[in-house]
Amino acid sequence: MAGSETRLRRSRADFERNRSEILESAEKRFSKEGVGTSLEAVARDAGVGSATLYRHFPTRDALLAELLSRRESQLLSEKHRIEQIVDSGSALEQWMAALEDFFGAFEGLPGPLRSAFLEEHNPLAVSCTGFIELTGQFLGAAQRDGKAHSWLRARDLFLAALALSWVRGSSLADESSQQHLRALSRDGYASTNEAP
Amino acid sequence: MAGSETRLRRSRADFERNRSEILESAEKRFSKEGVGTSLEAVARDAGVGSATLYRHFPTRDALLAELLSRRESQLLSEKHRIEQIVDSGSALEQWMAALEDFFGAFEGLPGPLRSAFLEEHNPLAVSCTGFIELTGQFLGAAQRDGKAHSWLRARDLFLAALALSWVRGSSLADESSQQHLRALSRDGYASTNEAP
DNA sequence: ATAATAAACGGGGTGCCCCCCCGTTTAGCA
DNA sequence: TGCTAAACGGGGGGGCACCCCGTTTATTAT
Repeated sequence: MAGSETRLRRSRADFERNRSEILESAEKRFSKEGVGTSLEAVARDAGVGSATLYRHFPTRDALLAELLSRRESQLLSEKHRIEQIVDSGSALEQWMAALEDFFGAFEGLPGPLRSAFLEEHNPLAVSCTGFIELTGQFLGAAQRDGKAHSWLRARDLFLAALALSWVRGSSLADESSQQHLRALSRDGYASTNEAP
Repeated sequence: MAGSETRLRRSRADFERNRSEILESAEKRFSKEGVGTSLEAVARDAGVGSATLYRHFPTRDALLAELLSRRESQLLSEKHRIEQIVDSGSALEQWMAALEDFFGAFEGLPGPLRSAFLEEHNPLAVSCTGFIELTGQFLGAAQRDGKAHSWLRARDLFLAALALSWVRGSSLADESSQQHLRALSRDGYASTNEAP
């Protein structure tokens, strides 16, 4: 009587413990070997059976989403730093760089994020909308100051940052490529056409 | 004696026939299911054992490279069309669009191309250098006319086209995203800063 | 025409992985 | 301390990449 019928049994202690172990070993494996690493290896490292891993995280993307949300605080502290910048144009530029870095957390991360971008029920989709929302704040400020094209939408910049991070995977050996592509996304390849 | 010791036995007729069958079924499977499709299924469709497929094309990338070189004539005819355009700036723009389309030949193609970009011994690498060379012709012309930034290199634009094609995989449902990102790569996100 | 021979074939094996079933264990609660 | 639902995990099915090796076959020389 005291308490309704809906009162739930407290979740078992090993449930939370296993969940933590899984996330910890996943963090290591994904960092070292990329998002395509073997989930069975993650389970082995965590000391649980593979079925337990799938019970906690039914898909690879669900596991990724949880790992990302645990790293989100890093991105938010970057955000607070960048918000102090007075020039909204360079703030946007630095935010784009921060996003790009964040997407480099795990090798191959841009792929799942891109796929989740349109899938309604992908657990990573909520991460995407979060990133887009944050980008919108910097973009809006820059647009108000005439420092960014008015036709841009936050999702465009999100996809651009994703693409830049994706390209980075190939051009690590060549640091200048990365700089050039960042400049390209900021300024475009076309030089402004003056009347001749 | 007639003919040197190095005279080679003619290659067997079934060798060439199998090779063609493999390429034909690979073309179909890759077009329909993307570059990650099962190679065993390709072999089955071709009516050969999987070992035969691997004997002809030791890696997935080798198979892809051959498929691409068979499609290259399409790209070259696009090139000839674009070369007729007098304005080198819009020629470059159309070339970038043509490249991007070409990379959409198979779903997931940008990935292997990006990976091959730096790998010396990847059979796709020669395709990449070919694309870069072609891009260089249009970029050089545009730069001579002041229609493209002088700091750009052809490889930067190649990577940009690759990235745009990669992003397209997610934004098919939203045609405007693609247009925005093309515009972004042409003009950058920053609006030109006039002196206030 | 036929035998010799080297090239090419392909069934099947290994190892890895995803994903799930289901009998067993265990933590929480009365 | 016993009951019960929640959680576990070994193991199996299915699929794929990749390769081994006994068998077939097209070509060439006789």
